Amino acid sequence: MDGQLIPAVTLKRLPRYHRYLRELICVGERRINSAALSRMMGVSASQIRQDFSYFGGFGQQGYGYNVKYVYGKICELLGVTDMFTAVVVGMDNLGRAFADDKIFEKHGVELRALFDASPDIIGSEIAGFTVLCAADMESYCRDNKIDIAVLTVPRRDAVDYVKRLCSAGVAGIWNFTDCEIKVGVDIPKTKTAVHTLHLSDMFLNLCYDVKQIKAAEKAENKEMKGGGSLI
Amino acid sequence: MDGQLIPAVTLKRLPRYHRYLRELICVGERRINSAALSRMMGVSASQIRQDFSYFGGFGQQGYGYNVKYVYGKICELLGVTDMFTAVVVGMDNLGRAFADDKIFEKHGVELRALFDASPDIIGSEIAGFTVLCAADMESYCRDNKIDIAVLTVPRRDAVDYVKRLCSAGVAGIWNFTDCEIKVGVDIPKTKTAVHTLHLSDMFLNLCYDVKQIKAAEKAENKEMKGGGSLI
DNA sequence: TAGATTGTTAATCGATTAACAATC
DNA sequence: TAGATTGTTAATCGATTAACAATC
Repeated sequence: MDGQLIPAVTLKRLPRYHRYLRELICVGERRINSAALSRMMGVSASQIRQDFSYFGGFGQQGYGYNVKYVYGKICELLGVTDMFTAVVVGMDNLGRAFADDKIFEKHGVELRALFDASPDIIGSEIAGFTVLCAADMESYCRDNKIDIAVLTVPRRDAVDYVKRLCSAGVAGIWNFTDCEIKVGVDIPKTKTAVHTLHLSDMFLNLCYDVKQIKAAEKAENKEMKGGGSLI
Repeated sequence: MDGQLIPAVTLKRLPRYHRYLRELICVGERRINSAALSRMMGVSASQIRQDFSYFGGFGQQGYGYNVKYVYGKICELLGVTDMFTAVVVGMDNLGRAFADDKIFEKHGVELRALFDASPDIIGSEIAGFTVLCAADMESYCRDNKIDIAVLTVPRRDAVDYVKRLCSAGVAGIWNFTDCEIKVGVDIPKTKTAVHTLHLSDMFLNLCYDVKQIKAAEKAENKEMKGGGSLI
């Protein structure tokens, strides 16, 4: 209902709040004010209060915020308390990394099955699961009401898999194929959220910074030498 | 020099332009105008012209942009032509995924070595490399002038490894440890770019969308039933 | 020259910060 | 009550879009 009153930038910041609040709980803090949280997180106190206020006033004037209460509210907003179900599709190294990882259980999501298309891998044991055949993915997801699919298949298969997962009623796809999926172009408009993590793009952003840093270093060295020759 | 005149948002978009321009080259397109690129990419033509103009006018009035020229310029800006060197540190599944991946060579970066701390893995062969001992990481990086390190070690070791990589003169660290590194807090101010990819945070952002979608579906179903009971 | 399309300026939109009245 | 700190409003800052003169 009120979903879209909350700015996207605020929603993007929720997981980070979630993380810091959990940390506070771990060290036994009961209360925190926006100024202290601001120092911890390196964002402005104003922004914290503004963000929190979108959710209807978590805090109390003169006191601050109750850590557990705010944490609980944010967990709720993020669906961490909803016990979503997930599958991993594509059992190469990246898929295996997810199968082994605690990322699902740490966030209240239950990993249910692993899929691969290769006969060599189907039937083998990974992280306590017997890998299932990718051809059965749709019926499995439908029958087991799977909410989330992590997609790590080869790029050329990405669109096909995304289409099939959408039609199987999966609500969210975490797409690691480095293939951009444009809803309404590559696939029809759908009630599935596709979050594409474009590792290549991120890598290039790092390369840009590396280039700047190396250029600055070079300039510094030249300056030193240039300074010397002026004597 | 002029580095910081270009807004960060524009820089973030460069890899995506890079990708689409490469695609145009692959299909043999010689020229493109902002309107056509706009349709392809799903961003406004205004934004494309604005972005490109920061780099000093790639285009030509009445003609558009020369695809190869603009692509070349963007490659240059991103350092794709600089032949940076890289290492991967941490040879669990995620590290192996990077060792096997073409992401480095595709962007003009040369993968030089793999490191791990486990005696079981040191000395073994992965993707044509003999895994080296993590204790030798600093001297190796210094001696071989390594520019970029991909870090996939366990979270608890993250800060230690980042510090060591910084002191070894690495210019960029791609941090997959899910441990936030705050420069000036966790590590001293440094001439190293640390890009942390917080997979947990991204996963929770997906969970939020999944929750919204499931809530919308539920509401829809209820409405249908509710409508029926009114008869 | 006429037509097309850029580069740039001005207008709009949205996000962040600053300030402070409300209130615990 | 006095002090502290929120929630909210107004001011600032930055990014996007629209418009158009410059120019190929």
